Amino acid sequence: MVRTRAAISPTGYPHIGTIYQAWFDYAFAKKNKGQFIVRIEDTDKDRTVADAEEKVFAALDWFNLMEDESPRKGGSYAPYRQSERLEIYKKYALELVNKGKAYYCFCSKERLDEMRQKKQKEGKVPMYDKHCRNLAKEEVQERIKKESWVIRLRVPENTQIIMKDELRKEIVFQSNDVDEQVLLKSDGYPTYFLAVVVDDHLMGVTHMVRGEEWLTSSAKIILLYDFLDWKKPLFFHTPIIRNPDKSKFSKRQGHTNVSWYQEQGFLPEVVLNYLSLMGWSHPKGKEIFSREEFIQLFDLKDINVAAPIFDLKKLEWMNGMYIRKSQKSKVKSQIVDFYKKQKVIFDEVLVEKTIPLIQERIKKLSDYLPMCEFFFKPPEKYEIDLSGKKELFKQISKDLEKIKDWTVDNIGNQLVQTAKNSELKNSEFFMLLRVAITGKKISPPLNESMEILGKEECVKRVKELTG
RNA sequence: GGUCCUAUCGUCUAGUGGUUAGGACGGCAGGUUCUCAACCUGUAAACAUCGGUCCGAUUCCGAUUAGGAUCACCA
Repeated sequence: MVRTRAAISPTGYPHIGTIYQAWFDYAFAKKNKGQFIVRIEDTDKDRTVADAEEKVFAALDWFNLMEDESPRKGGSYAPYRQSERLEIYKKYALELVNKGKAYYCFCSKERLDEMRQKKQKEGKVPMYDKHCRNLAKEEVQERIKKESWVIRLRVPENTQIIMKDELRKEIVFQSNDVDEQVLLKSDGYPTYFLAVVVDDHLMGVTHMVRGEEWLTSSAKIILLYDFLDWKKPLFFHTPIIRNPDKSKFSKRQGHTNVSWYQEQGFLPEVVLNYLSLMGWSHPKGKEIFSREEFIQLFDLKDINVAAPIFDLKKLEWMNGMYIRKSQKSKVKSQIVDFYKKQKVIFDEVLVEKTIPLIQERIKKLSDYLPMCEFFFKPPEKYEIDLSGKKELFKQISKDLEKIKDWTVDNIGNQLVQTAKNSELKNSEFFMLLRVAITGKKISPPLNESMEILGKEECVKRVKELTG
């Protein structure tokens, strides 16, 4: 039975990298008819943000990554929020102490800071100096009663720690390079390392999928599994998404907040499709595929570990592609819903009429309004100065009024006539009229737009410019 | 700086011990066209370097270089 989990720390807005991770976890679990768990890693009281958890789930819902077990859904391994599992971590921390695999440490923050600074100056790695490693049992018993303490991992000396990452060769760490990490903090909360190992084990996680940023610290994880005598899950360290300058994906250079993609009008299935291509490729080279197809084909083992750069241009292309290939009715409701969230309410019938004109012109849902605003209200300004063209517009309005049956063809035929008589080049003529009707030099096809606007409105807009 | 990871067009990638190294985005040039798109055609663009192994390496191994990650009582 495959069980994967997304370990999410509620410290801010939902991050696109979290979704990237979760997508692989989710897809792999589903492909194997297993379970996908969402666990909330809120072991840092200072950094935990009140509504972050809620937002994370809202983001997962937007992408339709429904978990099988989580704080909100429950499950047989509850609780799924680490802050509610403190007793469990403490139990194992003490077990480690009893086994001699961890020890109490009483060092103050000041001492540690000083010690680290000194080491830094000497050009050494600022690891813990093992000051409390070998205190006598009696002394420890005395001090834990009246002093503040933490529990640290006791790292064996002069050995190798080997991590088998399923996507790489064996990774060998020298134990002497591994810091004696704090496992249980003085406030009784565990640190990540203890919590993740305990939970993954207790929750039956079979495939530990996490970002490559964890790779360097994985010796601690290995040690913990060995000390606790637990069977290890399979480890997969997935590539980190990068900025164009190749640094870790950040809001400085990219858009890391899921809400940005929502606000721009990217479709969730497109974002997922795009993310699938970061480190994975379709066996037949397809780039556009459904989530079902991905789930069926995806295997964690096929992930390419070289860190990819996030290419917004390609995402935009893909989003446009999806919109073009969608049913018109679907595009309509997506647009209506998208703007409803921004409190912009459209006449749905009118929106529906405009879809054929803009479906292959918009890349994101947010492109709709700038392109189509003129359907809903007359232009407030014109991108070309039309003040010297009064005679022309007089003629046009006269000719438009002659049209009995207001259809694209009739409008087109009449305008070609009018253009001819005007002695302007076709392109010039239509550009002037386009700006008169839409206010802009770039617009959906003019005749079709005019048909939708209706005779009365078009004549009115042209007449505006004659006086 | 220590440790660890990585290395095919600008970007995402496919691929093989012998290939004209393929596709996609983006770019450029055309076509279509009342604008912009869309669509079609064409085009430029890559195996980091140096050593091995081998009849033969982009492919296997090593080193170098470059990039990245990480070094907390944060995750």
